[in-house]
Amino acid sequence: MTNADAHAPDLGSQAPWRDRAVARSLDGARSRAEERVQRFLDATVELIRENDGLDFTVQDVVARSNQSLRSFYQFFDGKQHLLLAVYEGSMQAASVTLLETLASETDPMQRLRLFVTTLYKWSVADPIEVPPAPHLAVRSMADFLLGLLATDREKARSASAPLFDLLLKLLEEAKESGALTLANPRRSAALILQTTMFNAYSMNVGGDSEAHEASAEEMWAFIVGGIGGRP
Amino acid sequence: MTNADAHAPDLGSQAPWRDRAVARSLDGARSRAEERVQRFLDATVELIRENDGLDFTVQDVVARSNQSLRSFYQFFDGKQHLLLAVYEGSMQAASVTLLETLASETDPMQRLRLFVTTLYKWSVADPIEVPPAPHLAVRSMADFLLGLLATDREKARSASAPLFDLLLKLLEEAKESGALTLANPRRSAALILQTTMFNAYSMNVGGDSEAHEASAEEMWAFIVGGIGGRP
DNA sequence: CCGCGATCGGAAATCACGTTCTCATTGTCT
DNA sequence: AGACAATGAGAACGTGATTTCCGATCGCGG
Repeated sequence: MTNADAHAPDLGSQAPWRDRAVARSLDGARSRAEERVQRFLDATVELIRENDGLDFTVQDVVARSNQSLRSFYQFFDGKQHLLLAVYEGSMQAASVTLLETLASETDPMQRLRLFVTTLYKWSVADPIEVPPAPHLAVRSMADFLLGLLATDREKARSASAPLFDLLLKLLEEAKESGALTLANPRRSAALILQTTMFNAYSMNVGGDSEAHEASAEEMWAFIVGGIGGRP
Repeated sequence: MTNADAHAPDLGSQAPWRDRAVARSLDGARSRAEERVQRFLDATVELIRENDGLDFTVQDVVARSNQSLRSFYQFFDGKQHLLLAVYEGSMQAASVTLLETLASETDPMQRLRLFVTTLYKWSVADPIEVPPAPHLAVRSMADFLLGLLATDREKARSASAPLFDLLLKLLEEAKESGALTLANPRRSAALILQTTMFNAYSMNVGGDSEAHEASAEEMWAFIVGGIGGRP
């Protein structure tokens, strides 16, 4: 496998990663297998947090989870699959937490705003600063996501689906409430999601670093304007 | 160097890549050295176009330019430096070409619009479709840029400076003409640049692929709104 | 034209990973 | 207990980046 291919592996079927990985085990041993898969995932999340990035080897994951390389490749088709699994898990967890956070708001536009600013903060912050969740991998996985986007949009999409669907729901609520006029909610959702996550990743391709750390509010202001809301 | 480090190398001094690379040669041999460095760069651009990505090895570059590995490492600190050099060159070339393109417009807002839509197209298009320039690497280098952003914002910034400065100038023209009210032009420029380039890279973290290929005009509409212009 | 030191091409040697494979051990189920 | 699946340990492999080695060249003062 070439270095480039590392970003473009065959990630297998569309089925949720957990099923995919566990299905390899016989039925009776299923729970045991699930636990082992989970250990790999937990170890990976720990490593991502510690290094604040994907700078760890498969060996590290194996060692950290007290299992063997052999087992690793029995449950995952490779490092890319592991990362995809972690990413999917992060998106899933993020959407759940986000949904809870949103419960405190009733105004459609405010809910939308809360979604954007919260996601933005999660995407910018150091994992350590936002303890309450496994979705913290969001930021650290930006380049993994970009690679996935480049080689397999379909998977990138389905993995991000939880967040996308939530955002879409918020946009449609806002639209129905009359606060927003959207020609194509889905397209807007995609635009918002990517803009928020990638800009958060590093709001500074130009300019001096401190002065250009756009705050979550600024990001929101940019987005409301972009989708035709009132600034 | 680990695989991870490949994304986080020490890219050396801030001086322009050409000087950096050539400085290693003795003074009298300078022109000869410049020519050889250029051959490496040209070969790299060719390879990027052919593969539409960074899927080539240092060996490929060496072979293509009819030089030796030894020479390569004499002129560049590594593959990352080579890519940085190519990226810088692309941004430089892109800003020059863009400036020429802009000459056909006089209205500040239209010039801004032309900047965004053109950059967007360059960022989305297949290199082959847009023959007239070396800046075509823009899109193919998205993940390199992201990696650079992660490990060395300063370099990512200086490398993108040509485009950033041009955009900043356009924003300030628009502001002075009264077509726009910007609290912080620099921040807006950074936001626009990143939004345009990354969203172009793949406008579809959610939704079906065909329906979600946002056009350059849609991107522009989103951005004008975002910075408070009239949609 | 000669000879020396800076350079250079060619290719083997290193290294760090991801991925695969072998073999002996441990468990599980009956 | 016996048969077999699931493992752990770690060697083995393949690909690429980066280094190192060695003999061939090149440029130039004498």
